[in-house]
Amino acid sequence: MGRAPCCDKANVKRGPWSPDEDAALKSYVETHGTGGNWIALPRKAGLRRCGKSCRLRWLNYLRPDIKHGGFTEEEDNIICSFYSQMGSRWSVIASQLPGRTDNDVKNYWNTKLKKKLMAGKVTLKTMSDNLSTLDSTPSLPVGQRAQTHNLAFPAGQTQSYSRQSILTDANSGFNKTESLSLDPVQLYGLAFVDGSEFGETSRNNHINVSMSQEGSSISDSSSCALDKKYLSLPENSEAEAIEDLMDFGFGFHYDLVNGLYSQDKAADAAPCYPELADLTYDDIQLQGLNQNLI
DNA sequence: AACCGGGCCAACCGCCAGTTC
DNA sequence: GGAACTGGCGGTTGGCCCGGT
Repeated sequence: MGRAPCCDKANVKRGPWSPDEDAALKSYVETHGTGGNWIALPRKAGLRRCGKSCRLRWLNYLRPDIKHGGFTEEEDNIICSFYSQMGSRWSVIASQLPGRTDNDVKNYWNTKLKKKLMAGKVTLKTMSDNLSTLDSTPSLPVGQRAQTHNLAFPAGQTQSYSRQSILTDANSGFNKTESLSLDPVQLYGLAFVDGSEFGETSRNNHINVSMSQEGSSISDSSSCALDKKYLSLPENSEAEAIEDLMDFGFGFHYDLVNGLYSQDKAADAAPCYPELADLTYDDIQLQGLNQNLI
């Protein structure tokens, strides 16, 4: 049996919210709360809207602590830093930016920040820079980060990272993690490459792609030696090479090195990067599993 | 003035995971 | 144990706005 729709689409209003609807929703939620049931809320509030739509409207626009307006440079840096570590986990990134929603961050990234980054107006922080930023930024003390992550990832949900392979050269970051009391998400972030790896790229003309264990076992894997697989890049500059890969839809190095590109994408890139055509997500997963078995 | 294209962003869609019964 | 249901998430879309021609 298929899943029942969350609402009767024929009888709900769609499209932009009117001021009256906003007022009705705001008034209801402020008076009664959500009652833990968004699906039933629109009926109780006298709205002809889908419950999901109400939830989204409240969370992204009507909530009193929402911050409207442009992003600051500090916010830019935080977004870039976290994106480089964990990719498009917009809810996690937004949780680091008080008053910002995942939708805001996602839109901002897709429309502006990515272009700023490519234009060199913003730089991806190295992991060590990131650590120092986080540890020195009053709004992001280590303890608070852990608290935020606990909210974002209740017990047991760390498994949601399991499909993402972790990239590391097995030397970067882990020493620091031992001195910090980190939750799995933080450890996950620390396991990723930092800018120095691109420095290495520019020196030996390789992107260093390491296969590692599943995210769910990160906490046990800090000392594991990780096999490496090298992808040769054409004889152009590092920036050009990365930009070319992005043109193929690979996204940032996070996406490339974590195997989060599809076989189709690899095939698209094959004329220029034949090595990529043979490297599928399944290959990477298999390689990672093999490493676990050794 | 009319048209066009790009930027921006609110809203929707579909999927997944957790919870309830 | 499994079906039904809900919340949450990331990706995508559609429409408005604005500047250029």
